[in-house]
Amino acid sequence: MNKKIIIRTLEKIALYMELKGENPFKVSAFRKAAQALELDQRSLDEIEDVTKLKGIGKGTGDVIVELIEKGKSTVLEELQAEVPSGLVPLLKLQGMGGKKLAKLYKELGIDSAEALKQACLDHQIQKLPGFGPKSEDKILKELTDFESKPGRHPIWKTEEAVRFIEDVLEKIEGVSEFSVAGSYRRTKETSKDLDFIVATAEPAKVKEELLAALPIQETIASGDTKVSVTVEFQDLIDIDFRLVAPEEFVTALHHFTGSKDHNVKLRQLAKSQNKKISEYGVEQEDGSVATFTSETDFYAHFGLPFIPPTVREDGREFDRLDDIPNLVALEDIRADLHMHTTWSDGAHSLKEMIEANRSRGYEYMVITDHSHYLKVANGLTPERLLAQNAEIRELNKQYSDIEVLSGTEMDILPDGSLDFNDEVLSQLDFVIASIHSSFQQPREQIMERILTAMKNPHVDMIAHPTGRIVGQRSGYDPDVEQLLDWAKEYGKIVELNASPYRLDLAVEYLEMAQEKGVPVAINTDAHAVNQLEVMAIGVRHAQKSWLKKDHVVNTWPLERLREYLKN
DNA sequence: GCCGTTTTCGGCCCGACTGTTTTCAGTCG
Repeated sequence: MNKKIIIRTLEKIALYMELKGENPFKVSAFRKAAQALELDQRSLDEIEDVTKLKGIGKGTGDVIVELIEKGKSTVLEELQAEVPSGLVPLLKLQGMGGKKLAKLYKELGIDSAEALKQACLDHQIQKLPGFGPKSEDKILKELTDFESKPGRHPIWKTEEAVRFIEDVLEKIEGVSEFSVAGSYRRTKETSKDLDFIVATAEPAKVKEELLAALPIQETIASGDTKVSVTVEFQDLIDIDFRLVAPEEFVTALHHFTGSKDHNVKLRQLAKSQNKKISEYGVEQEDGSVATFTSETDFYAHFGLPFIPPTVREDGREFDRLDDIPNLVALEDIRADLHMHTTWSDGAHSLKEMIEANRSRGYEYMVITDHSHYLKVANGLTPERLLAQNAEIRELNKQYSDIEVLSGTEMDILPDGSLDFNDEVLSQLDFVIASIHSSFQQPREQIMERILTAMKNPHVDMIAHPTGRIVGQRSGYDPDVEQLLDWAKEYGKIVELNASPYRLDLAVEYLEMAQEKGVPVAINTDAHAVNQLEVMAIGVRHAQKSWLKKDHVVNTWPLERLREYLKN
């Protein structure tokens, strides 16, 4: 029995229990059991007694054992006999929970989206106690939105909205401080909605100006301190604003940054210290409420070091506090190893790119334009590459504060060959190999191509190793574990491509790379000078993967990297 | 259902908002 199937079954049981109107704590016990299993790194065979795990007791333990031994769960089967499966997807409707759906099923026999819609149209819902005409309208609207609204927004889409809103808030008088919070602040790949914390002594005025400045499609909720709206950018996106008093800013920011699991853990810790955390402050034993001027102070109040938003996820961060000071940070970055110029498909010249890197304070950089196979990107022929190489060597003489290295982003062709021969490659300082074509090939063929690049002694790094676009395409589906094993064997670097479109490798694979001892480079793949800024996103993505500074090659001094590349 | 250096019962993070009520349940994050 697969561990993932067990985790999903426990979660499924929780869903059905919710629809049965079970005690919410019982429901969450099943979710916690699923999470306990998921967070344990061991395989099922390696766990001797599941009930030894915190969060798994007799009830959930029995379910797990039955699943392992018989491949089924009596508990789930009984629930499924009682609760129609058509209700499960309805839990996703905004404003609909287990209790309401249970009532609708019990009173009106509603067991599917169609039945729910019909009951609304027949005005059956408003007859029930606890429901009214507004409930009916809302459900109908939700049922329609359900199909059209995108579920989660990739980070490259939310970025635009965040910038826009930041500009708006910047201009509103009476706003003393503001920040984006939520999963965006934690640098998740995708976000369900955006959260902003706004500190102000004049909430009514600020709220009014804020709402007037946004392209609002719909107002979901509008209270004194909380405003939820659907805003029209590229897509429709839900945004929550919290208007708080200036002294509450830090605790509110922390609260709405989450994650939920992180907050629960911290609140439990606070409780053990006879303190109570809310978004307004920390209530002390004597009833007074402490507020803070920084999150660092806030954490220190509980005897904790500052925990960066990027690692506030499943609660395990509290067990890894000692690793936090070693996590890679933006100021550790000494170089960018992947960027393009007007020689191929970049927007800026060699000189402009060099100046932009200098002004970021980098100690070295690598120019890596595309190779000739990539005709749409005006890829360089061997002749042009060598000409560029010469120009870079010449330009480099002009700078004493930055070392400009000559490289390439060379295509791994569909037939598995490389776009430049060894003689050309041997003249470069840094060689990137990457796949830009024939993504649909079977995995074996993709892996063959990757292996060719791995075996070539001139290749130093594999760029965007899976070819994914966050929230849009999954890439060419390589066997990443195998890829990392090869990288280890052949001494290659794997890239963390910092472009918010890519963030490739993903978190789970970066964790795997670090475990296997495969070094990582965080690169922007910039095609214009302003794109060098995405290094910050890449570094946060790296933190999320718990990458330590020393594991990231572009935090190394150039001499150390050169030494490494020789091997 | 799970948990326990105040334990085997009584908590389980905490508060806002909505729509229904006429003081609160349900949902959400």
